[in-house]
Amino acid sequence: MSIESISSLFVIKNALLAARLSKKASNRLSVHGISLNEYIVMHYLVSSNKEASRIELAEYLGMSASGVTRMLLPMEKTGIIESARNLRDSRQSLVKLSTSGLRLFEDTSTSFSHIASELTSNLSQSQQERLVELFGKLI
Amino acid sequence: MSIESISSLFVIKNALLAARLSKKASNRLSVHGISLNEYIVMHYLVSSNKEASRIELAEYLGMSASGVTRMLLPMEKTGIIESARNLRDSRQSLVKLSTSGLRLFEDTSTSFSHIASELTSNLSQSQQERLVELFGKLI
DNA sequence: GACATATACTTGCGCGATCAAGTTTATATG
DNA sequence: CATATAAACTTGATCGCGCAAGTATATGTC
Repeated sequence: MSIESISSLFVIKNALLAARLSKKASNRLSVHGISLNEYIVMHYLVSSNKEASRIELAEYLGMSASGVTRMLLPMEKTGIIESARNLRDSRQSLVKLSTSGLRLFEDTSTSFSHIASELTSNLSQSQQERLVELFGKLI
Repeated sequence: MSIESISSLFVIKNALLAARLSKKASNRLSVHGISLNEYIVMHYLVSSNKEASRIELAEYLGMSASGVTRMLLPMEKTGIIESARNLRDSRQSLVKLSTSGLRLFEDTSTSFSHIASELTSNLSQSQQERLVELFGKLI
């Protein structure tokens, strides 16, 4: 066995953990008819409290622009989000949460925080805060 | 704005971080012709130093059994891994790294640890160790 | 003001992964 | 021992997402 770098181990464990947590969170969210990424988009729109461009969402989610386009399509069809033009830059198509989208988010949030606290029950509050803080240095 | 649970934030940030890191790591690994998950499988087989069943790999990777089947197929075709029967349980098809697979892993590892240390350069050694330790409590 | 380059998407194609269903082998129960 | 149930895969259909290429608009340069 060779010596292994801690950073390699970190990247691997982070990927494995995310795969597990995301899957379980997705399962819980599926009863509300939304995916984890859709939930994260709603969360972002609520938290930032502004309209977001598709590129902004793509960077935030760490996915491609085309992925965002395809993801938002059904969300707009079902009325969760609404699109608006940016008058300053007509290339952009801004996204905002509709009122029914906000209601859906609030309903879903309680489900989500339940599953999230189940999934992280092996960590103390302060350990979780520390993790989120360190994640911030990498994002 | 409502009060948000730290565990929700943790699950979201973890997913976002993994999306970013995985994508960058995948890009680097693609020059060796392998995906991140393939690298993780090789890493697992080397670290555990034993043959693994497909179910075991699926649980470790946090993916479905069918996903593992499909993922291993080309790896076996190109000779990275070999399959062996489990004599105690003939339902199982055990996976082990071939010698050329081991060589590929060693080559790839240096690439991987380089990109990993780039990606985590904002964290100290001990912070990374702490993170890996806390990840262990959740996996 | 014209032209080149960059940005913000959108669309076609392909890959990787999931789910549901099917097959084979193991295990538990009467 | 027979039957039922579970476990370990495999396969078909499908979906989400990325990449490459195309379009429309903005910006920078001569």
